[in-house]
Amino acid sequence: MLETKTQRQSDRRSEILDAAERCFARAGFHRASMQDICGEAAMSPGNLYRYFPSKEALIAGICERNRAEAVASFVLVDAAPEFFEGLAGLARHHLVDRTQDEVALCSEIMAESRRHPDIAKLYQDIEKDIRDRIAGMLKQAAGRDEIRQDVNLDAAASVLMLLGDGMSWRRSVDPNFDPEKVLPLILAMVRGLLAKPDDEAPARGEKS
Amino acid sequence: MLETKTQRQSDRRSEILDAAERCFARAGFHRASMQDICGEAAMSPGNLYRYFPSKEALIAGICERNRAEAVASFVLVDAAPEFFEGLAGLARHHLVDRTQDEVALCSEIMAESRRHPDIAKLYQDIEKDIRDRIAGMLKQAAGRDEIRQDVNLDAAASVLMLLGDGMSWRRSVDPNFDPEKVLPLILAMVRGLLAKPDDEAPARGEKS
DNA sequence: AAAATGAGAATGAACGTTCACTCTCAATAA
DNA sequence: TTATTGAGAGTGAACGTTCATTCTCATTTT
Repeated sequence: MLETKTQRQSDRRSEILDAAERCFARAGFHRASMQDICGEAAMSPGNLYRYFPSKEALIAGICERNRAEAVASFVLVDAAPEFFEGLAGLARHHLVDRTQDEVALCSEIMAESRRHPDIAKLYQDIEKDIRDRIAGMLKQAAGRDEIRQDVNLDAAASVLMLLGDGMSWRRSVDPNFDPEKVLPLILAMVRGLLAKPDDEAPARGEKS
Repeated sequence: MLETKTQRQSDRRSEILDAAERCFARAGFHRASMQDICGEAAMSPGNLYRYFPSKEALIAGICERNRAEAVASFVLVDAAPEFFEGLAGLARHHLVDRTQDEVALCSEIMAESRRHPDIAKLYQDIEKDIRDRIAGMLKQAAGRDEIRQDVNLDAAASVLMLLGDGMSWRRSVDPNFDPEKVLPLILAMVRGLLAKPDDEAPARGEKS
């Protein structure tokens, strides 16, 4: 009985966040008014404010959800039998499968974090989380001897994050951008950077 | 006499744009108020509006300036004796030498173009300009037989732009990001993608 | 004197947020 | 069963503030 109540509240919060996501992706954080969000959520302002104390809290809530989802997606890597396969799966999941709205929202959060200190802290927490995952992934691959030993793992992590950001931005800014077309090139480049010299070419045979 | 007058006007406009740039880089387009800009430009609102008809016109003016500067920077490539050297110079100019504020402003324009249709058109003009330059640069290099012939130049241009955007974003979002550290990796990756198989290693001798 | 340049108060719209209130409905009292 | 109560979900007009923009008037230049 108690549980159903808090469950209902949680559902309602989630619905509101969905509506806010749609508005923010469409218009950006600043141009999306609370009235817009109320309209999208089919709810009056007064009532919405019973669930979230401020507009900023909505943004924070969305960040939190995105973070959880992003971190969860790393199982793709852990589950893959080989490093580069896992990386390709992760890249596809983040950069091709995501809807335009999801990518746009990410861009919005990045842009917003540049000025709003609270959002900045939140976003940098997410970044740190993701960077740690990537670092762990690289370390594991190095331990398994799947990538070269002489590469600076920290710089490599930066490169991977940079590639992700770059593709996200291209998607949200350039209407003609086709992730399917460039992703293979990107992956080939990364392979060139990280793969051990002898199996740099996408070898069919796995033994040598 | 007439010329000095229009010259004075033009100077004044430029000063105002400088002030606006500082404000926008600091607070973003939306949070920087016209009052802020007036303060930074040491000028009253009424007077400022004699030089620019709207806030949007300020943004457009800044875009225009950035575009001119970006396009001009491509002489670095044309002047370089060899393709990869030119590319490295360009990358350094855009991604290392630029101040934090300039990079932040670029991010701001990108984010803004996602929603403001007029800015979007302006920005996509800039993008097209830059993409054309990059495409031309690649074509020339291919003609000179400095890069592999079998690479899709269009996709390669996308990759280069994506790398630029990615580095810009990393700079403006991650305070610990050091362009000096990753740029060599990036350039090595690009070399791996574009260089002809036999001189992929950064050969010292230029003849073979 | 006429025109250009400048200042800064005024304006009105839009925004995030609040507040006084109503509606719904399950639990209790009659 | 029917009437009463009470809590919390929900409403939407109103508030104070902020903002881009305009208006009026003073000063300087030609």
